[in-house]
Amino acid sequence: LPYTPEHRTQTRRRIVRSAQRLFNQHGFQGVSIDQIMAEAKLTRGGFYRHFSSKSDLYAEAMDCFFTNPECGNRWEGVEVDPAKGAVGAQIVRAYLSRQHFQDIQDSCPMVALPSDVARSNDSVKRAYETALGAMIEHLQADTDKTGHPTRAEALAIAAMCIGGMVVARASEDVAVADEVREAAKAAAMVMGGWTEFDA
Amino acid sequence: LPYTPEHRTQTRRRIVRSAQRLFNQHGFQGVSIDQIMAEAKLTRGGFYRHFSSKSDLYAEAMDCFFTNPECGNRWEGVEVDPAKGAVGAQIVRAYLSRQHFQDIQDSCPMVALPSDVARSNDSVKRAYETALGAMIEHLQADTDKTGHPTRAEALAIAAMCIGGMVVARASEDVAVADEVREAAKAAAMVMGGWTEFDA
DNA sequence: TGTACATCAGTGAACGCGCGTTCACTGATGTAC
DNA sequence: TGTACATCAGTGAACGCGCGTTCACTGATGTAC
Repeated sequence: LPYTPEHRTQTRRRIVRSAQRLFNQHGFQGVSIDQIMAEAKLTRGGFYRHFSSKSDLYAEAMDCFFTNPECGNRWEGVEVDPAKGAVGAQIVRAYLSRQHFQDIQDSCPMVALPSDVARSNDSVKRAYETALGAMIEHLQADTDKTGHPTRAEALAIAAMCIGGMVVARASEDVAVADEVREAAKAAAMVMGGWTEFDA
Repeated sequence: LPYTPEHRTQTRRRIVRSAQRLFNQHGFQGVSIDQIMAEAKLTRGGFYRHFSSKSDLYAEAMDCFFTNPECGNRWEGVEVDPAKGAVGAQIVRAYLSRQHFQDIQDSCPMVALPSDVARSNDSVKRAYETALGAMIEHLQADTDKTGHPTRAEALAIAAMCIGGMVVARASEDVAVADEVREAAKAAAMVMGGWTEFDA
């Protein structure tokens, strides 16, 4: 073998990470393979040694975000501290935070690419669904005795988090965006039964 | 004048309607001017007699959906009957209905194009914000004494409606999509204080 | 009423450009001797 | 230890195609006489 298998894996990972950032910012159709490869410090031609097509990479970039920790499992980014209350409450706060609003590059793709995914093929939609499943699971998990949303409640909380952020990002006025985020956050907290932990 | 002013207006409207349907289905970047003009029974070249650019049409298509009744004010499509309860409750039901889920062409663009809008210029975002404002207003309006959500509550209900639909459309499994819609609908009804009107 | 005209909505060929994908190649690397 | 080799990750030119936009034109229409 000319190169170590690790070399190949790392290059592939670098392409996926580059794609995640660029897709988040400009959407599937707004990003070229040239751009993705350039951000990964590579050139056009090498792409097809790692992926069979642009759509193929799209599905992997979406899937990778939550399920493959090697590509950076983003939920781990939310440091969960049992002392700070329920896991779900912390996720809601982080999800609807100003930081997540601003950080589009490393944003959750569920919020950065929903209408793109709706138009994509089944493997991309399946990846979206998996990501949603992971979020639901985290929302239902709990480190103490308070706030155990049912599956239906968790789905509604997820819809509120994603919807609130999606609407905030599509608004022109930052004041309106903030208003939407705060309203969604407050409502999600009530729905999860997490109101006893600060406002 | 060679043609009546109405002729010009009607052609322009036909282009906008065609654009609304196609943008809803394939997004801004997924639709060509050729396609838009063909669906409007016209040819490529005539486009620039009505619009200065594709982006220009995009902003108008978005704006037109709610504010310009000539282009088909979609909220009027939800026949509001005071006998059936609060206006807001009827809007929530219609918004999260299976019909709205399936009818992508004539869908609300807030749900069909949110991530596209987030990447667009300010005039498109302003149109989105206007549409949101119209929805909030309708949600707060009430034909009888029950269910008067505050502005914050109305914003949260709108986020829930949009988020629920966006997530449903991005899911691969229709059963999951239905589950999300129903969960979002139930939660929005509780938030609006409309639970006394059927489940 | 009929005709010549000016207007401009709509046509379709053409433009330059960037894209996804292919392909012949180069050269860095681990292995065999 | 040193060298020849086979492998294949990565390169960059090339391809065909579709796009947004431009432009010289055509021809349907309302108006003036």
